[in-house]
Amino acid sequence: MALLQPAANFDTTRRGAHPVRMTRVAGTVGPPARSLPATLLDDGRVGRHVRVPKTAELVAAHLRRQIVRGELVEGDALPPEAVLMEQFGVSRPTLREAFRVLESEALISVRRGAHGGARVHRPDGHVAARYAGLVLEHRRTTVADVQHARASLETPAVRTLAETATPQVIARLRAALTEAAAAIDGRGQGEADGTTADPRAPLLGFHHLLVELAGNQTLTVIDHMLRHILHQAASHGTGEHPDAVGPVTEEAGPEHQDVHRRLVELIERQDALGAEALWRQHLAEPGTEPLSHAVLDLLGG
Amino acid sequence: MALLQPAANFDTTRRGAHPVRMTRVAGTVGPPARSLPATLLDDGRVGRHVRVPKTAELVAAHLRRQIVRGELVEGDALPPEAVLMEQFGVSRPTLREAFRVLESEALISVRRGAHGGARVHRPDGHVAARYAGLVLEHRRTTVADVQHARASLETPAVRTLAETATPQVIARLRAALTEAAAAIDGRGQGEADGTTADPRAPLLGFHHLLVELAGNQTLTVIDHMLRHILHQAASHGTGEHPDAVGPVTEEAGPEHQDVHRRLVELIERQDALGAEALWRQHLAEPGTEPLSHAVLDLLGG
DNA sequence: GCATATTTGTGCGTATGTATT
DNA sequence: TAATACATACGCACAAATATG
Repeated sequence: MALLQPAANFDTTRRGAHPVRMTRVAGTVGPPARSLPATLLDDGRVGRHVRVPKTAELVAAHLRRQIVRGELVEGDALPPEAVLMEQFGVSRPTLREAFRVLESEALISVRRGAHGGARVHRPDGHVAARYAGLVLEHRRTTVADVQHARASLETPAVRTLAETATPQVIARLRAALTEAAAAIDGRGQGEADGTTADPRAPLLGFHHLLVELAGNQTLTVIDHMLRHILHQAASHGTGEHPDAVGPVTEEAGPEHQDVHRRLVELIERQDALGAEALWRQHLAEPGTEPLSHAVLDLLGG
Repeated sequence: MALLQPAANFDTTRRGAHPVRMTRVAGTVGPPARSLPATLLDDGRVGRHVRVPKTAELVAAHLRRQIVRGELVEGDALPPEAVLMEQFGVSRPTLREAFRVLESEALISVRRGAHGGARVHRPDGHVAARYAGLVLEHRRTTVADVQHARASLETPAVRTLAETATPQVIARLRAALTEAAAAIDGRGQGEADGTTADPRAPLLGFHHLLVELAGNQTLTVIDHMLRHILHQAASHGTGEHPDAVGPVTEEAGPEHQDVHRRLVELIERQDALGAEALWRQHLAEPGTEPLSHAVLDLLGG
């Protein structure tokens, strides 16, 4: 939570009509105090003709940076509003504007009541997926388009996976296979992925696991975003049928299980070309390619 | 749902008598009027134990949906605060919280002064890129990781491009080549892409053009995001050198121009495998693969 | 330079929800 | 179960900064 050193230099030439504001309290007050490097929100540029940053935006940016840089970690509680007001030297409405912004970014969640207040959450791909989905929905993108994009992501991932396969990676893939096999036989147990609590997670997560094990963090995040968008579109757009999510996001038949098994074997044999070819064919199968040419419909049509 | 739905359309051109005013409580007497009546905020569901949507969040969601769905288009001016207050039945601080949220999402921009107010902007990939960058920075992702991801995106795009090449696509690729050639010989003129006003756009945009012409909107948006992240990281992280953006985001040498030319030829010949192989090799070249193993540093290190 | 319209920031008061006793 | 303290949610009114004409 740090000492939340606010902006000290505001050139805005505020007069003394009001008690001096924006004078940060330098003292470390919070219980768990973290060191915060002296930051300068405004580097003294004078040429800025437009783009006057709002005070709430500055406060939000300050807290956001602390969260992103790890100075504020998951579950950390921010000081009460009154303390933050004094530390930042802003009024309550301004502070609350910053809260709403950060809350919309899922970087904090504010609860009211005793022991309430703002708690920190680490940024996950869901928020990025939400805004990417906004753009896609605005462009009238179809669900099939998103699915095709996700398939395009998996192909290079499989290739890389086959090229850089380690015993640990093979072990995780095989574990996923056995988990999926156990889940398809009846009840399934949770997945180590931790992304969803769906008991069908082992079935749904194999594709994502491929991307994740490929080792590229950016592709992993992107795949997570696309997966989130597809899941949201399936459960929110095409008629509130959570049961219909399966064929839309992933396949779950035993014949697909066989393809998965063969893919792991090819990866284990370091057959990059073979693995890529198999997966490309698998993704192009009509059973996998869904019929949803509907326009993406997030955030409630 | 909620009671914030009757906000009609804020078309500034023709906004007659507002059909439905918010069911604001008329009791605005001395004591602060009851905030939003609990009549419609909660639709009677009993299951939701947590997740109480804030009023500002509802207002922001309402406006956001209008923007995303195209009911409010680029450049549209929202009514003044007073009008929106009455239409939504909320107070000014609440409305301003919603404004800050939408402003942080770049869906509106608020100017003050006469003829000021909030104007609508269509969602572009920059905001999504900003939040994706937040996640990546939080995960200590390196610039090379992002570049590798972008390269992974281009490979299937090139393949698809070769498979579905039309004369129009070939023409656009050739136009980009000639533009880049003209730009590399001295001064360059603008590009039809419209994404950037950089005179070096023809040089920088060839990779993005490949993805764009492949026809997948999702991949196009993602590539735009990654491009934005790399550009921001290059100009903001590695030492404020906008001139150094070139080699980091794209290559610009004449030898690369030759590769680009050969790629277009392969695409024209519908040689998908050859084009993909050439591009994969091109992307794996050490000159293209930069040395930036630095951790991503957006939003100011 | 002046007038006007509009957002911006602030202070304070009340209402409501939540955890603890 | 009921009372209580705490913390946020929301409202209103006023002063200041800003951009336009």
